Amino acid sequence: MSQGVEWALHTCLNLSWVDAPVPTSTLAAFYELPPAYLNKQLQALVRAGILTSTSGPRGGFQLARAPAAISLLDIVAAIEGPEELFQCDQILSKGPGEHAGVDYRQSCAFAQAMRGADLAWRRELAGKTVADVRADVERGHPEAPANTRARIVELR
Amino acid sequence: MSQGVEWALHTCLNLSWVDAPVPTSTLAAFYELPPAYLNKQLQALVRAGILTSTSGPRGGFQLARAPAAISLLDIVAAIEGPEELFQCDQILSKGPGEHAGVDYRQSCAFAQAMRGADLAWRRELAGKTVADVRADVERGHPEAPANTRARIVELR
DNA sequence: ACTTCCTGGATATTAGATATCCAGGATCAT
DNA sequence: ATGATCCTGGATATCTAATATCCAGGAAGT
Repeated sequence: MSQGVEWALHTCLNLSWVDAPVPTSTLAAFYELPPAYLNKQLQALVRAGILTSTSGPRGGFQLARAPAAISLLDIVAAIEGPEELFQCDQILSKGPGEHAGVDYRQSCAFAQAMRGADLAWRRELAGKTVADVRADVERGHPEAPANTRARIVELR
Repeated sequence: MSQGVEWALHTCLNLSWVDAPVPTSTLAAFYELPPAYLNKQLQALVRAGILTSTSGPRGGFQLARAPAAISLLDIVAAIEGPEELFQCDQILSKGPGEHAGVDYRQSCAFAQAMRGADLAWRRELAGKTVADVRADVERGHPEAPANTRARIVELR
C-alpha cells in the first residue's frame, strides 16, 4: 500500500477543518512532504471527485463534498486504483485438463476466496468516513481543529 | 500482493492431493513456473511450518499438516510477511502541536481504522482453509484430484 | 501585465519483486 | 564409497512500480 494513501487521508481531514482553497505548497509544508509529488496525489483525488481545485491566487484544493460523504475507501481507491489486493494471474490455465476459454478470475476457488476477503476489507473502509475520523480526533484532541487552521494560515 | 501467493496457494492445494514428497522441478513444471524462484517461495512455506522438505532422491515438499489446519492467511502471511496492508509512517509527528514520544501507529485515528479493515481481511482469510477450497474444487470438478495426481506422476 | 496556482507530460531515482546461478549439504540406491 | 537426486542459502542480475523532480502551458485573480 503506497505512501500516498496516508498523505491523502490526513490531507483530507485537514481540509475538512478549512472551508477555503489551500495550495499544494501549504499542504506539503504541513507534514514536510515533497510538494510536487503530493500534488500528483491531490490531482488523483480531484479526478476521483473527492477534491476540487481552484486556479489562480488564493486558489488551491478543498473538499468536493461533506466529510460524511467521503469514505476511507473513496480515498484509498483514488490513490491506489481499482485493482483488488490479490491479483489472479490464472496460472490454472497452465494446469492439466484446463481450457483456454475459461476466465479463472471468476471460476478459480482461490480467486473467489481472496475476493471475499478483499470485499470484507472494502466494506470496513467504506463504512468509515472522514467525518467519523474527525469526530474521533476531536474527542481526544479538542484543540486539533484550531491548531490545524492556525498552522495552515501560518504556512500560507 | 505478490505473484508468489498465487503459486503457493495452488501448490498447497495440489500437495493436499498427494501424500508423498514432490520436488520443486515437478511443482514448477505443473504450472510452467520458474523452478528456482518457486523454490524460494517453497522455502518460505517450510520456514512457516506449512510444508516439510525431504532431501535426496524421491525427496521434495509435502504438507506439514492436515489441509483443514492450513488457512489461506497462513499461506499469505508466509509469502508476504507479517506487515499490515497499510503501513503508518506517522506523518502526524511532523504536524503542529505534536510530541516526539508518541507512537502514532497506535494513537492515529486513521491508523486504527486501517488496522480494523486489515483485521477484517485477515479474519476472512483465517476462516478459509485449504480443505475448504479443496472441497469447493472437488464439488465442481470431481476429476481434479485424479488429474492432478496423474500429471504429477507424469512430470516426475 | 504580473503573479499565483493547477495540469499534465517527461524524466530521474530507488526499492522491491522477479529471476537465475552456484557451492554446500543431506539422502538414497547401488 | 560412489554417484545421483534434491534441498538450502547466499550472491547477483533484471525488471517494474513507487517515489520524486522539473518544466511548459493554462487558468484566474489583482
